[in-house]
Amino acid sequence: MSELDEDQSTATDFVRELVRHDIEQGTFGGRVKTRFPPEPNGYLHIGHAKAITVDFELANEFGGLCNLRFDDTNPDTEDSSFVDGIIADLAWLGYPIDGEPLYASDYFEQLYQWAELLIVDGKAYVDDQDFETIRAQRGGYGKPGIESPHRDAPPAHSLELFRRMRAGEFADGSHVLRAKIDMQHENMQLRDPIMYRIRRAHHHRTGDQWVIYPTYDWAHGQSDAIEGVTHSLCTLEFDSHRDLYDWYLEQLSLPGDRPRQTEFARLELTHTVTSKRKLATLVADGTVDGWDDPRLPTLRGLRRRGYPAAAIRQFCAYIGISRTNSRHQIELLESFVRTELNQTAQRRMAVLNPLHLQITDWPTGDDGQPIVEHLEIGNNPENEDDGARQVAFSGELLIEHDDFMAEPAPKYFRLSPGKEVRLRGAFLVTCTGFETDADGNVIRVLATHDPESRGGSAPDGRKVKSTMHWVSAAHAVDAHVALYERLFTAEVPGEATDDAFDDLNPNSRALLTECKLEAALADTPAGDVVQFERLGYFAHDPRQPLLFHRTVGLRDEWSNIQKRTG
RNA sequence: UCCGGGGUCGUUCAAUGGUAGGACAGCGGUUUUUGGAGCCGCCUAUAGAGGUUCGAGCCCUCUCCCCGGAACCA
Repeated sequence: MSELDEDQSTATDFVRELVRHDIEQGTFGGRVKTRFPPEPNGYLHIGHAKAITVDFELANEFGGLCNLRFDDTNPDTEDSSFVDGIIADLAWLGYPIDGEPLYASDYFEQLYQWAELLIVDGKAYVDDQDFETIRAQRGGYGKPGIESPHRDAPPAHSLELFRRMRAGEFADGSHVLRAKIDMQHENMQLRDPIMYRIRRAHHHRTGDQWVIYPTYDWAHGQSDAIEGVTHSLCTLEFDSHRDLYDWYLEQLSLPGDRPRQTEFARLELTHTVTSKRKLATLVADGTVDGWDDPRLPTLRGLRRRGYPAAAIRQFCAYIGISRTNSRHQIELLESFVRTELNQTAQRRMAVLNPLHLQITDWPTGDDGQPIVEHLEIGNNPENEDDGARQVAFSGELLIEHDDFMAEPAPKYFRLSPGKEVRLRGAFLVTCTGFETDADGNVIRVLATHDPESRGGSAPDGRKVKSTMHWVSAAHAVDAHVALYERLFTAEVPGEATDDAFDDLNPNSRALLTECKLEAALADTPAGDVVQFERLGYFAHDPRQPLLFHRTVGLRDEWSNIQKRTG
């Protein structure tokens, strides 16, 4: 990595500056601790990747730690299957957790005790109004709020009710615990927010032990404090919650420095749906075939699509952190994927629209059949260490249909009568003629080869204008590529309606790959990517033996190829 | 309507009050044992109006635009 690259990847951003400043000032005793707090109600997607790299890399950079804490305060939507999935995806991304993850639910008892403290202090009260009433009383933007009739009930009364709430004496939704702050506050979050609600649902970890559950606001800052988090980083929509975050911590006056919340802009991408709710809907209604469907921007979907984790990390590091609402172009992410894949993906040959190419002067063996030669071809021109493979070559080949023109257009340098081209890694061949069917369509091209040019270069050093890919007709293996016309649908999240996915049938298109590809890829794990010469990057699908997913450039799925071949 | 946060090339991220820079995209060229690879070049920006200053993207005032906030979601 050059110095320039280093400078770019360590571009200063306001959060990093903040932490650096805190360390210099000795805030938190020079300590740094962050946390990544997913709710286990879905799988991680590309949007989370930014938060993950911010939280983990910042801690790394300043010698601190980042906790993985599941924010499991809402039993309605959460499930332990998501816990395992998130841990696995995190590890894949490059952030394996050390030991067991943490859970907000582990702090339920402590949170409860603290809530009693607030009640005793006259800073919280139990309200038994229905939730429409509570909402109406909150007022509105620029409009005053109305205080609950229970607001000034004696602490002892609220305390008794709160204990009965916990004991399960009241129906779901009948009572809540509210913080007593200011019903006229200009920040709506501080108009006596809800701290606890009654909800009889099975919690994925605490089971039926609790019938009351803390809300996000009551749980989050306190969990941070329990864990000794110093910098609690979250996205911009929590900006107005920061006052409440601070308020709770102030009331509890816990020892040590209080954690501090800092907000930054979430990652949004063009042509990508990152609403967890919408993703869950697509999975639930069968529009896609699971959270790892390669059409989804989930981490496991991208993985199956061939995105290297390193590319995602580099992308996140590059875009940095700001407070500007923005939407990055998917092309930028793809450029990081390409750069990574250029160095790591093995090259193979495959033909989409086969046309027979007969080498008329190819020798035959004793049995009268054309002999078969095995040519050694490098796996990656950019990386010698990737070695080489043996590819069968014989007298009957398949080439790309548009790699031949009976009457060449201007600047067309590939095969046409009389022209010599290179068959990649094989021989220089010269077109001597072609055959057509009754309709005049070219069905077979004839050529002679230069036996001296084995490997692709002639001893006399003569050059050819073009190099083409090929497969041996007798050795070609049938494969197919999945065609997802509209993988990335919505330009704007709000427009990501279900309609947008109408045409999502994974049609596939036949592909003839060079021999041995089948064997080479039969046991590859998800995410193994090859670059088919001229066709692009394809990830081998682990579930379907010879199915490939296009990795990048989906928007112009085939048009770029057309451009290059036309 | 009230509160808060934002506004720099097409997109995004930069720029101690001192030459507005990079990447992606686009366009053009050039190369190459296939490029969607490489290399070279081009293109385009400080929302507006005042003010302070020798000097303003940066500081002040006003205006405009965008985003978030009134879940017993996170």
